Amino acid sequence: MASAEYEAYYRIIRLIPKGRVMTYGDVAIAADRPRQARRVGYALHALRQPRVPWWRVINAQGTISARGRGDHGDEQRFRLEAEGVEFGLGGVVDLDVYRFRPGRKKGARRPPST
DNA sequence: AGCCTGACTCGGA
DNA sequence: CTCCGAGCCAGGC
Repeated sequence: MASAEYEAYYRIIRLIPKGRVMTYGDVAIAADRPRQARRVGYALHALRQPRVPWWRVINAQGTISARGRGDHGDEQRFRLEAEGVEFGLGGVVDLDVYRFRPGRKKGARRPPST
């Protein structure tokens, strides 16, 4: 397996509830590895465990990061929309609404229903 | 050992 | 809004 470091990131990602998202930087911080956002992306790049909801991890801009090689971005967006996450123009997610913060009862406001 | 790369982020121009 | 530079650090060659 990649390493205990990657496991730490996966562990955090598995805590993200359905219909919520976390940024790479947030995952890094939650995994006690501040400023390791890039490692998080790399860990997901090498991800082989299907139990990790990788699609709930997006970048700090609220958009889906492209992989450079045949982007599965469409699948990621589809999965998130299926969980109730709304995308604005340009495929931007409102982080103030959907961002999940471990250890916090409610890190987000109520999702829009209109 | 060194050099380059990357599902990132932030601040400044 | 866009573009640019720097910080970060494990992995591959």
